[in-house]
Amino acid sequence: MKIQSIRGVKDILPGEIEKWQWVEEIARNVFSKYGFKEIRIPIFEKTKLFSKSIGETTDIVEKEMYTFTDRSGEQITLRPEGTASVVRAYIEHKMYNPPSVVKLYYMGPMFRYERPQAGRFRQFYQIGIEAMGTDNPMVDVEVMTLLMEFFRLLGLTGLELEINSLGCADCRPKYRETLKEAISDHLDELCQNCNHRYERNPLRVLDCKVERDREIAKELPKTKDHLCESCQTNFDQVQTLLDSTQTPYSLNSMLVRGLDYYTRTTFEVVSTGLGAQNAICGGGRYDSLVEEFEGPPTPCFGFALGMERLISVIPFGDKKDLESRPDIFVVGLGEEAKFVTFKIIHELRRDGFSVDQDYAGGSMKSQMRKANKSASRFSLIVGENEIKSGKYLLKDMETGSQNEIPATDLINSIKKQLAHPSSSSRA
RNA sequence: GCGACCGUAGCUCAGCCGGUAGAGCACCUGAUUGUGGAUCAGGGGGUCGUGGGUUCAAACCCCAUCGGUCGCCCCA
Repeated sequence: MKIQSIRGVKDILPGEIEKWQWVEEIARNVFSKYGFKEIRIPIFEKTKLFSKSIGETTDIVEKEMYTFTDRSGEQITLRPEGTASVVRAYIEHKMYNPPSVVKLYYMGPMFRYERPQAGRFRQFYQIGIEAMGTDNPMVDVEVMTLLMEFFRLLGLTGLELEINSLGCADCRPKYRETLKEAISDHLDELCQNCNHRYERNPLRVLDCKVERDREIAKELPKTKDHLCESCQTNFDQVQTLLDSTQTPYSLNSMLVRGLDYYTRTTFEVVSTGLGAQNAICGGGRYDSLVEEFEGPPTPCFGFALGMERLISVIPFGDKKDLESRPDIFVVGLGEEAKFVTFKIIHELRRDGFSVDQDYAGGSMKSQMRKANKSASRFSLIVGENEIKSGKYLLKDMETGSQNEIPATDLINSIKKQLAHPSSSSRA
């Protein structure tokens, strides 16, 4: 029986991982500029944390969580998203004290038991941000512009930012009832799914993709027309601030997020370059969640973006330089020379060079082939003759020229050679 | 959970109406003694996803199962 990985998960191998590291590095830089600090949260939590925050009737909680009982009988779940854990950590470590806005980011794997598909995996990676402790619309907009700046640095085009407001704990339930009432007149015309949604999550009807339902949805009451006064003011301010940064966006009154904790501003970034799973990033405000877990009233704003989807739309074509290459590939000819080069390699590395060799040894031709494949800038050739004469050969792999360098002053000589950037321009 | 298509060398794929497998790339070796990338010549490598069945005979037909891809649902 051949062993194989679990369905819907995958290994990220060298050649691919460089892209991830590059994206993560840029993320850290950008987030740091906006004052966000990293938090590492556990990969699993008590099941209740997720079921309560995400919502008992959501698809995630109802059928997508990896839940198990541990040896002590505790119900444990592999995290399907990050916000719940950050909220838990925020309360557990009393980060609300002293009062100030806490700005955190995380990156790592999430788990959802779904049918694998383009841009959808059972273990997938998210980068997320949470700004906790204020309902100032400046934070909403700052986070959205941070995101767009991040995408710009990655070289992305063809993105669309869509925003909506879902209202608060005050006006949202009222709107929900209004909506239900309006839908009830059309139940026999709407698709089967929407009939379920009517009971469980009526806002989702607005999001249906069935042509006929969309027509009906157009006529249904929209959140934006049923916001209470403070929510309306808040949403207006968000738009004014967005305008001031000249960030392009569009209003989408059909934009309803699938997690229960969202309030007020919600947004999504979709890419035209993806298939059915076209949302790269989703987020919004969640002003009541901290309180629901018995923390102090703490309005928050955050987002999560999917790494796999993000990476699949980044134009990496012109970024061939992501893979690292050694400075020097050392070629040793013969038993004695291999023993000598082993020590040389150790010293070169200690001096800061990245160095590799062909462990199998073999003919010079074969070792030079390896050197070539490694894409190293130089090869250092050490054979019987060189050991006798005390002069090694340093070959520039791009120009093909080589010269002798004294064994007694190896490190300094190599440093001099490598300092000349003239020969290091390889595309 | 549902539907469609697919699963042959490391990779991309060919294999007609069933007769026990091939190409390109990659890899290895060589083309005058210790020198890579180009060319040329050789070479290694597959229990045809797995398990059953039909048949004298199956990579090709049937069933099951696992996996992949694409959609539905949902979401990142």
